[in-house]
Amino acid sequence: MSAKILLVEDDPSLGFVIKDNLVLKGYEVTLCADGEAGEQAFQQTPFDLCILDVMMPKQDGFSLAKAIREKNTHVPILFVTAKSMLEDKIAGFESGGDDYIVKPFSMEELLLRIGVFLRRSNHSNGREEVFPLGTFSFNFTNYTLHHATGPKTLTHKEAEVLKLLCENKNRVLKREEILKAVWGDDDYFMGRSMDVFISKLRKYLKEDPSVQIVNYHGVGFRLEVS
Amino acid sequence: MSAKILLVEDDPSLGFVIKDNLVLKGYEVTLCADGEAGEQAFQQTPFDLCILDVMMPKQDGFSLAKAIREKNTHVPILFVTAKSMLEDKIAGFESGGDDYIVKPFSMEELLLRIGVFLRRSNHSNGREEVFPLGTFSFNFTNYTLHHATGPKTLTHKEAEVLKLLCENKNRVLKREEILKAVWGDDDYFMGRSMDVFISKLRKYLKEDPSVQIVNYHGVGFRLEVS
DNA sequence: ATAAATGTTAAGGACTTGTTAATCAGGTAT
DNA sequence: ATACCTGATTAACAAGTCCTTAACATTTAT
Repeated sequence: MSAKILLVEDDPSLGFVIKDNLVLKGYEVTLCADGEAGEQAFQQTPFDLCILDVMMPKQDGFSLAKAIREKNTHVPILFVTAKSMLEDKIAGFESGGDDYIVKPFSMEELLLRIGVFLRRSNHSNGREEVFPLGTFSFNFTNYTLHHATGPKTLTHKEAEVLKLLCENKNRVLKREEILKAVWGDDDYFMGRSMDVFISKLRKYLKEDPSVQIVNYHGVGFRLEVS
Repeated sequence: MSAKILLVEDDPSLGFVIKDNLVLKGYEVTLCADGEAGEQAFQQTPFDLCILDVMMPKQDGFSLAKAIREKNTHVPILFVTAKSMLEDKIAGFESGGDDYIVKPFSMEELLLRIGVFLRRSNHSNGREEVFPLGTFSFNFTNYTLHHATGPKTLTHKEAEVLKLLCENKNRVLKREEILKAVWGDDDYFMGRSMDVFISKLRKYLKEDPSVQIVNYHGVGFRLEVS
């Protein structure tokens, strides 16, 4: 059972070199020449790892990473950056990417990182993210909220918001914090959208009154579990 | 609510540089020169994050990590390794949310990883701001005033004012000081508004006569706790 | 005694939040 | 292409919260 790797690299010669090497090591590799193609490929097949060049025409590695994250919060992403790009490293991390490798790199180094990554992700795939929540149990890995009355599958955003609340149980989360973490930005309409999501989550959680999402007027929300 | 970081680094100059930088960023840092000292420090205080040099005399970073894990399964550990160290080996040691950073690294890079880590680690060790207040206990972090007769949730402004008073317990705060700090400006009506808040706070605190907000005519207020 | 400062309560109104429904965007199936 | 889903956003309105302001009472300083 070889791992499937999505490789997005606009430089054809470099792309082929990498691909050949990886295939030689037994990985299944899909090579795309730009972000758009990469995004399409990702829609169609599930990959175990993505290797994205940061600087590409049409769509750069970061926006592609963002698009991928919409679909899949867990797949590890390895950014390939030019040597001088420290700010880009930062941006990469912020958008949820997992690691980066600096050009030029040796094949050996790349293989090592891939190995580390795949091992790690198998590891964490075996360990699902589950939050106990009163009489509920929230499995973030597959977006399900379990309860005696039956399970409910949440949408991507619902799950993101609930996860954030769970991670900060019994602490007030400022509106901006939630917006920054889940929406990536903070304006009036996003704020209203968030309110809609809070409303939905409350509805899902209403069976257990010991679980409450409490509003702190003008400040934010707090998930209270008594 | 700054995070506490345990830094174990045997090279004194590097240790100090890192520590200074972290302190500058608002972290509380304990620097130890070897594994033994690090282990001792960890016994005494709970830390939110550990940064361990792998290669150290007496006790290396891995054994120290093992000792730390005995005590605490969750605290994130960031290993500092030399470039030559095989990433395989590190990966093998990784448990849970650990990570590594390769020497030499930029401060920026380190700060970035720390940020990612602390955010990921639940904030569960995030310090809450709690003020003892006679038989009351005021938790500014969630705006609650606790008492034997039950908790009371304060509004944002009420909490701001009470916090300021607590921070200046048994000191006279000039009216302008409070207005400047909480309202950002000082005019007649804001002053009157403040008086309303003082009145409210007194009402909330009336169960314990040993806690008094005393007016100094023409000057300001003083929170007295006897 | 008078003016100024403070205490207290309550009403007004700006603003925030709750909730439902309509709309929009994008992917899928026909 | 077309209709159809699904999920996020926006709109619209209801409800709620909290700060301010007003009004009046009380205290303090001169």
